[in-house]
This record gives sequence, structure tokens and C-alpha cells, in this order.
Amino acid sequence: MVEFPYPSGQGLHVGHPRPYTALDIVARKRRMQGYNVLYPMGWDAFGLPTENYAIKNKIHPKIVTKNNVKRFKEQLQSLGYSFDWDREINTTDPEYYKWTQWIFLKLFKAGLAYKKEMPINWCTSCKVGLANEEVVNGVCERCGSEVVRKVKSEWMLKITEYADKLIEGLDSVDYIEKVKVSQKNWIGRSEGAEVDFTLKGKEDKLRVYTTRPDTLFGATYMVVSPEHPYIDKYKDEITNWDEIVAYREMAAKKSDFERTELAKDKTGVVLGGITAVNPVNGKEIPIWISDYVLMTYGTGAIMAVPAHDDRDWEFAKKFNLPMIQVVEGKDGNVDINEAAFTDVATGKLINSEFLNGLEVKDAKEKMKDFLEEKGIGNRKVNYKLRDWVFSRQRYWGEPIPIVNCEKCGYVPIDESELPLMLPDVDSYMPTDNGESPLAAMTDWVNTKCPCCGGPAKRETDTMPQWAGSSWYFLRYTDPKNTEALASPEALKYWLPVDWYNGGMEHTTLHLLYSRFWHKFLYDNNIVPTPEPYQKRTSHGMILGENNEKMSKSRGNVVNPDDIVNEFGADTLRTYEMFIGAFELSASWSNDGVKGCRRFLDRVWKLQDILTDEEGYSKEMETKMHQTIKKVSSDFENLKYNTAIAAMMSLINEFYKVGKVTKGEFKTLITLLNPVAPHMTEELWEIMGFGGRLYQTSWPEYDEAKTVESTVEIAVQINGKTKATLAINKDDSKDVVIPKAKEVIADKLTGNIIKEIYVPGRIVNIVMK
RNA sequence: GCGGAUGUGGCGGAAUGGCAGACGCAGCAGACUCAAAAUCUGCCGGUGGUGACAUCGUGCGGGUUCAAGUCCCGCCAUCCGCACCA
Repeated sequence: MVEFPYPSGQGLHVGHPRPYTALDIVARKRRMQGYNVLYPMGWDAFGLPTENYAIKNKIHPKIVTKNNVKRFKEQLQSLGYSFDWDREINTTDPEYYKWTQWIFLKLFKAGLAYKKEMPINWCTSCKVGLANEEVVNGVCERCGSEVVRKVKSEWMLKITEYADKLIEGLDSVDYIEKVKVSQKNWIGRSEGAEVDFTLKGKEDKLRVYTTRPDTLFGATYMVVSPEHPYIDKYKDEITNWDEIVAYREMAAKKSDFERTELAKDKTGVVLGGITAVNPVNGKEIPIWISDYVLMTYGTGAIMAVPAHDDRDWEFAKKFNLPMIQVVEGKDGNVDINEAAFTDVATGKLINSEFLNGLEVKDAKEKMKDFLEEKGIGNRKVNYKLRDWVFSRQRYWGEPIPIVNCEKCGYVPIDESELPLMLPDVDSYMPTDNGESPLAAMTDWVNTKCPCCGGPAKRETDTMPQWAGSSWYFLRYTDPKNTEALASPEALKYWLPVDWYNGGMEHTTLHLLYSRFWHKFLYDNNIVPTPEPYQKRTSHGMILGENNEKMSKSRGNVVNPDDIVNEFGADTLRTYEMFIGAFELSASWSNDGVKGCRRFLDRVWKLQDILTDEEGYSKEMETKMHQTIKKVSSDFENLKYNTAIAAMMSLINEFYKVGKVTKGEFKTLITLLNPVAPHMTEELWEIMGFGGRLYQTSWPEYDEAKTVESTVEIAVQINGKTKATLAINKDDSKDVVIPKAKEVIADKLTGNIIKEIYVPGRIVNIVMK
């Protein structure tokens, strides 16, 4: 499976065919090998660009989508992909989004969907709330406009509940390593402890989270986030309240971007009149507020150990706060005045009473035990992953099937009411007040509570684009089912997706979201596998001829239609596979396209040198077997460029000997068929081989016949090649060495120390 | 700062520790042509040499090895993520 595209108004980009062709090759090859291959395609068609285009041009998004899909489909079909069009799906089809809504209801009933007042990332241009993942460098991922914080009541999905399962599941799947690593980093699991510090003279404890409980004796002050509730709670006792208020206002004004990206310089204010007590040694320490502590992670408060944490160190230096070194390096030459000592691998504890002499790893555990025994703290795991903001204040998305009743609260609509259709509206303009355009449709909004029958209002937010793509692979298995998202039999037969290819940019969004939904469905016995995708690969981007990302403004965009018209679909397919290593980005080259067309022409013209002979040479037989072997394995290992090179090399060989047998030709066009299906199928028919090429069997090779009987090896003196020598591959060292010496006899002027023969590879004479 | 990747001719790129540069592009020369395009043939990393050949050469500096683009240690550069997550 390849990621289904968003059918944009621009039509297919030259980047689309790269992964589509790659997996089409695998699909076609596997079918020829007798597998039942499902290679599906569909449309991820809800989303902002369509809606924006619709608004601008006053065309209903439904119509825009229909037109875009038509165009995309024509383009894909012109490229000859073997997609199963009978299973085509579209996320905007009510028969499809019925099940997207159905899954949402399941999540809601399981307590995994909830509504929360929270500051959201509000795109000032799209007028919509964004998930954290959609905010890039402080601006909207899609339109590049400023993102500000705005408090709204939003639907949230508890993806955090699945954090551990999402990490553990990675062990059982075959994803490229960098995908696993970025998913793990994104989830950001960390193990540590929560510790209660006493507030001097008060009942309340100030709770912190730390991953370094071993350094507790080194805590010299504490820091709370400007939003920490204790600040207001102890307002009356704080002696410098004006200063605190001023600092809080300054911090609140900063956008998230300024706060995290720009403000590396530490700022802060000490809380006057309130101090904390370190629970392990009774020391009284000051409490500061600073925006380097985030309310959204851990407890919103930290213990600061400047000797062993870079940020605390910086803060302490700036405000002249004391440091206590509690970890000593192996060599004893650590100077904490120079920098914080953060190495956990080599350190040993000092100045820490019962921890002294322990290694960091052991000290952590001992301190955790101690905290739990004394009841002043406990082990705690935290995650960077936040819950998924699932509301969008837009029109072109799946309506959230919830009703808000004054008496009953948020009530799910009955499953029999699904799909909850997106109503036709006159204006789907986004609003400045943050309400969805649906909110203006009073006759749609006003409804009856499914629970008490009283008056109630429909939810007017819609789902984000990621909703429909979080489960689409399931629908492919049984796309027309009206009773279920797919029948259990179909799901059992096809799942998991054996091989899923997609862009790296979807690693922390789509891939993580869909794994989350799938795991939830698995826990509810709706799908038969714990993971949706068995194998995940990623393709590199195709850049413009100038090595820059293709874009209209750079004027380096290549339209695939132009290439198809001028050179043919097979050439485009071949070129995109030959362009370079599949996982790496590659620059477009019009000359390179021509070269691939030339190769296909040369294949075509092999017809001129066909011979009725067969099996005329041992060398050619070997070459054939080698090529079958190489192409077969390269296709499976994403090494399309070398597979094509091998076929180029083979036809060069045919032209060199001036002839090609029908059998050889048949094998060649079969190997090439997955790459260039149109031309090879035509050749097959011209040759009268019978039936259809795509329905024939994949060529087999004989391992024994891939080995050359005579080989040319290098003869080296001290590792430098001096001559080459043709030998029999089975010749023993006793036979080869004398022959080799003969070839380089005039250069054997010193004392021979060692004679090395690597069978079939090389002779090296070591001489002094 | 952290994580990941990449670094090889004029260019895209090949090389289970075993002849670096497969394959393609561009370029040069020749054939065909009135001519051009297309096509075909040959050459095509640098330096020296008419030449066989010699010598240097895979980002930089060390190391292991008979042998290193490949393995180890230490750097540099570029790209992509993440980023005050305690």
C-alpha cells in the first residue's frame, strides 16, 4: 500500500509517481510469482485547501473534490498503475465517513474522546485550531501564517493512554529504523520520580518531577512555571507580588514560539516570602518563577540542580545561585564552575549521605526506593506526547456525531443515525469568533437530545483531516460493506498491511495516529491485529533541476503529464526508478529522462537482432541467471536503480554479441514488465508469446548457473594491483599462486613474506 | 543543544573488507547525412609519459589489516527532524 493522496487542484506532482511506481513494481512482480496482491488507491479528500479554493471561487467543496479526484485518477491511470480501482475509496463519501464517525463514537464511549477548555494553536489565516504537530516553527504548517494561543473548548483524543503500547508495538514491526526512532522521540517516554518538597510553615507540598532523583542532595533552589496554581493560592503571602504579576504578564504575552524557540536566555523572579524545604536533608531553599519551566509537562515545577543540569546551571549563573556538586567524574577533574556535569554513564555520587560512592544508575534506584519508603515521593513515567486536539472549526470535514444537552451533557448520537451528514450550507466561510461555519445553521444545530428528548445542540466542530486517513486501509479490504467498516473475514484475510510506503513527514502525524486508532480497535475486537502495518518504508523527495524543492515560486516544477506526453509513461516510470537511491532525495534531470527513453528504445530494437539459435554461449547463460537474480532481489529491496542498471548492462551485452535469442528476449521483457508495463506487453504480443505478459510467471534462476566458471582476478603486490589473471574458479591456491607469480615475474624483486589467495577474488603477494 | 541521514569523476550514482567509479547523463572524436537531429562506434578521475606504465585519488586527521569508500577512534561540512520535556 502507498499513502493515498490528497487530491489537490494542482493535479499530480512529479513526486507522486516515485513511491507509486516503486510499489507497483513490487505488486506486479509478486502477482507474477503467484501472490494475491491487493494494491489499492483512494482519496484523502477532506481538508483545508479544497475548502479555501471553494470559498475563493464560490464552488462547493463537494464539486471541487469531485473535479480534483477525476483529474488525479486520469493522471494515475495514464501511468499504468495496477491499482484495484474496484476498491477505490474517498474519505468524503458519507458511506465512508459514516465509519469514521462510528469509530469516534467508540472512542467517546470508551472515554478516550473528551472535551476540554484549553489554549489551542489558532491559525490566524485559516481561522482554525491546529494540533501541536501542525504548528511548525511557530507558524501554520499549511499556510505559513502566524499561530496564536486561543482558549477554546475542544474535542481531544487520549492518545497518551496508548503511549506505552505505541512504543512497545514498534518491536514487533519491520519499519525503517529512522521511523521507529522518531516515533519514540515524539512519544518521549522518560522514567523518573515525583518528589514532594515541603513549603516552609505550610501544609501544602510542592511536587516536582525529575529524571535525576540521584541528585536530590544537589538541589539548591526550585522553579515553578508562571502558570503554577500555587502562585495565586499564596498571593497574600508573596512579598513581591507586583514583580510577579509583571513577570507573568510578560511571559503570557510571548507566543509559544518566542517562549521556546527564541528565549534561550533565562529570565525569572524569586518568590518573596515563600521557601521550600528539601525533604532529604531539611535544607531551606528559595522558589523562583521562570518560563523555562512549562506548566504542560510534569508538575509544572522543578527542583533545580545547577551542578548537573545545563538549564539550571545557566539560570544559577545568571542569578548567582549556589551550586552543590553531588556527582564526581571518573577522573575527579570535573569543574562545575565551567559547565554542568551531566554525564550519567561515568559519574559517582558525592556529598549525598547514603548515596555516596554509588554510580548514577544505582543511586537513582536507591533514591527512588528511599522516597517511596519515606512517603515523600514515588516512581513516575512521563511523556512528551500530548493528547490529540481533534476539533476543527471548519466546514469541509466529518461532523462530530455528538449532541450537547443542557441536562445530559455531551451525548453521542445513536449509531443508527450515522452517517451524520454534512449539511449543505450557503456560506462555509470560517468565522473570526472561532465558531465553525456549521454553527450558523440553526435548523441543523438545534436538535433533540438522544438521551432525554429535550432540546439540544449539535456539535459544530468537524474532525481534522487525519481522521479519515487513520483507518482507510481497513476499508480497502471490504469497501462496499454497509453493515460494518469491513467484515471480520476480509480483515482477517488481508491484515496487517504487509508493506506500507509513505513520506517521512507523516511519521509523527498520520503514522502515529493511525497506529493509535488501530490499537484501540484491536483492544475492542474490531480488528484482528495489534499493528496495522507490518513493514514501513519511506521514499525521498524529488527536487527540481536546481537541487531545490520544487515549487511554483521557484519555477522549477515538472509536470508529469508533460513527460508522459513527450516520452511516454514507461519512460517516466523507468526514470523515476533509475534516478537514485529510493530513500534519498533526488534532483530531476531532463537529460536523465532522455537516457531512459533511449534505453527503452534499445530494448524495442532488440527485435532487429533476434536469432533462432538458443543456448549458444555459457557466458550469456551466466549473465542471464545473474540478471534474474539481481533484478528479483533488487526489486524487493528498494534498489530499483541498480535493477535497471543490470538490465541496461544485459542489453549492452546483447548488442555486443550482436544477437539475442527469443528465450533471452522473453526473460528480459518479463523482468522489465513491472517497470515498463506498456511497452513490454506490446512486445510480448508482437512476439506471439501467447496470453498476457502480466499474467505470466516471474523468471526463475539457478544459483549454480550464476557463477562464472572462469574469472579474472587481480594480482597484487603489497595490496597494489599489478596485473590481472584469468583462472578457473575452482583452481586451488597451489595452482593460482604460481600462475600469478608468472604474470608479475619481473616485479618480484624482494623477499616474499606472505602469499594470499582469496578464491575467485584476488592474489596478494606481500614483499619486503 | 539532542536525534537521524549524507559526503565518491563535470553531473546522477555503483561497489558481501578484495582490481574504486558498474549503469546512466554530459563532453570529445569518428561513421551515416548536402546538413542537422536521431542512430551507431570509440574515448572519457587528476598528474607525468608517444606508449606499455608510473603515481595520486572516495570530506579531514589518526588507527586496525596482507588489503579500507567499506571496520575503529577523533574532527569538519551539508541536509532533515526535534527542541528549555526537568
